[in-house]
Amino acid sequence: MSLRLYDTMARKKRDFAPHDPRRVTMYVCGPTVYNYSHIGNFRPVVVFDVLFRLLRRLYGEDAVAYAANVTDVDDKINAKAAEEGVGIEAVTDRYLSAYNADMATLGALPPTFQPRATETIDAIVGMIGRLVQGGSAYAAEGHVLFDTTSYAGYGELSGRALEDMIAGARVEVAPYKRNPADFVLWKPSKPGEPVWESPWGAGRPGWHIECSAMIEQTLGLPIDIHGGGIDLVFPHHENERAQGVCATHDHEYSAFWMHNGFLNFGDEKMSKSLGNVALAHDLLKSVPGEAIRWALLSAHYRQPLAWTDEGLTQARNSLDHLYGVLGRARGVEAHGSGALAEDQVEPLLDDLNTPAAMTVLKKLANDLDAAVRKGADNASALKQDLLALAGVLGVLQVDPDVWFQGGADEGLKVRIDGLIAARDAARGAKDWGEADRIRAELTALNVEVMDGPSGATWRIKEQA
RNA sequence: GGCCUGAUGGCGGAGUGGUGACGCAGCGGACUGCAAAUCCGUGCACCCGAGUUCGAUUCUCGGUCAGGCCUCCA
Repeated sequence: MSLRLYDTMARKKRDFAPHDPRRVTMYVCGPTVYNYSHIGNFRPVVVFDVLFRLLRRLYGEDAVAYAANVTDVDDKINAKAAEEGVGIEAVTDRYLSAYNADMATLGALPPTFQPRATETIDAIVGMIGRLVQGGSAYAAEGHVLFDTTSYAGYGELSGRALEDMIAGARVEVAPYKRNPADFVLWKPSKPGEPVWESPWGAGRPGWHIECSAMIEQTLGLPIDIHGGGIDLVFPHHENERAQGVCATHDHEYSAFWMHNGFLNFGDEKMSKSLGNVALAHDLLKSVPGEAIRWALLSAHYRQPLAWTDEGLTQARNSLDHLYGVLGRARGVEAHGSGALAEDQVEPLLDDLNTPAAMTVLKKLANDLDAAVRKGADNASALKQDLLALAGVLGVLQVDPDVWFQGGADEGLKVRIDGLIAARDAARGAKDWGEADRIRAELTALNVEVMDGPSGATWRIKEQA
C-alpha cells in the first residue's frame, strides 16, 4: 500500500508521489516569535514531524527536505521590542530558542531548514520584482500589492469566489488598493521599525510573501507538501499560492496542501484574547514532553482536538503501560529486518491515522509482553516491530528507566535504593509492619514500589 | 450573511452497507504478606427525522447542535 494524503485543494485523499523521490520537499508554516507559543502551535509541529519521519522511512533519511520557517519581522514583534526597549533580535532570539527547545522536548526532529524572514529579504525583494514585472503586482504609495484579479485561480484553495470576498469584505479598504482583496507584498516601515531597502522604497515584507520566498530559496518551487494549521488556508495559503504560481509561471505551487485541525481548550476556543492560554513552555515544566506528544497525536490530525487534563492523564497512563512492557522486555534483543511491516504502518500510510497506529502499537506491546512472559522466540521480532513503529511516531525513544525515574536526581536515587534495600531486608524477615512503614516513607517521596520476582523496582509517581 | 467541517459508550477515539475496534477509567476474579504491575472476565455507544436498501452508525436529503474561516489568532 502506498501513501495517501488528504489534499485540502482536492478535498479528498490522493496518492502521494513526489516530484523527485530523491528529494521530497515539505514546508510547514512556523511561529511568529514574539512570545512563548501556546500548546496549539505545537500540534502542527508534532503532526508534521510524524509525516517527516514517515517520509524518511519511505524515501530514505537524506531524501526528505523539510523546511519550517520562522517569522521574525512582524508588528507584534516590533511592539514587543518597543515595549521592552530592545532591538527585535533580542525578542526573536529569545523566543526562537525557547521554541526550538520546546520542540525538541516534544520529540520533534529538527527540520532540515529553518529559514528566517530577515535572512530572506533578498529573495523576497527578488520575487516581488518578478511579480511586478509580470503584471501580477503593482506599487502604490510606498506599498507593493498583489493584484488578485491577475490570477484566475485565486480562491481555488480555500474554495471561495473573489466576488464573495469582495461582497463580504468588512474591513475598510485601503485607498491605494485596486481591488479590495489585494494584499500587501511590501510596505513602508514606521519610524523606529526595522527597515530594508527595495526598488519601491525602504520598508519591510508582508507576511505572505515571506513564506513563498523562503520556500523558493530553501526548497525550490514547486514543492510536494505544504502544511499548516487549518486557519491558515485563507488568506495566508491562498495568497502564497497565488504569488507562487504567478512568480514561477508554474501550474502548481505545492502538489499537496495539508492542514491540521484546531486544538480546543475545554469548550472554548483556545485563543490569546480569551486569556486561557496554555503555554507549552509552562506545561512542559510539569508534564513530560512525550505525554504531550502522545496527547497531540491521539486524535487524527484533521479532527479538532479537545485539550484537557484528563487527556494528558490518559496519555501518561498509556505511556506508563508501554514503557512497562519495554522494561520487562529489557533482556530481549530486538532484531529483524529493520523494515517497517506493511500492515503495521498501514494506518499511517492512510493519511497519517495516528490513533489507529497507536492501537497497533499497543497491540504489539501486548503481544511482546505475552511473548516475554512465555519466553516465546518471536519476542525479538515483536520488539523490533514495536520500536520501528514507535520510531515513526517519535515515541518510546528513551530507556524505560528514564521514563519512570527521570524525575529523580542522583541523591534521591541513592536514598531510594537505600530504602528499598532496607525494605527488602524487612520483607525477608517477614516484618510486614516495617516493610509497610518504609513503603509509606517512599510514597511520601512520591515513589511507588513494585515487588517483582527478581526484587523490587520503583518509579516516580505522577505529579498529581 | 457567505463558505467549510464535525456529531460514536463515563472519558478519549478509529472504522465499517449486515454478528458495534482499541485505549483510559470503573467493576469482579487470579496473583501478592498487603499493594503495585501483570493476567482473565466485564461495557450492548454510533445526534434527530425522512429516504435508498433485504438490511444503515456507515449512502442521500432535511433538521438540530458544536466548531472553524471570511480580519497577519496555529
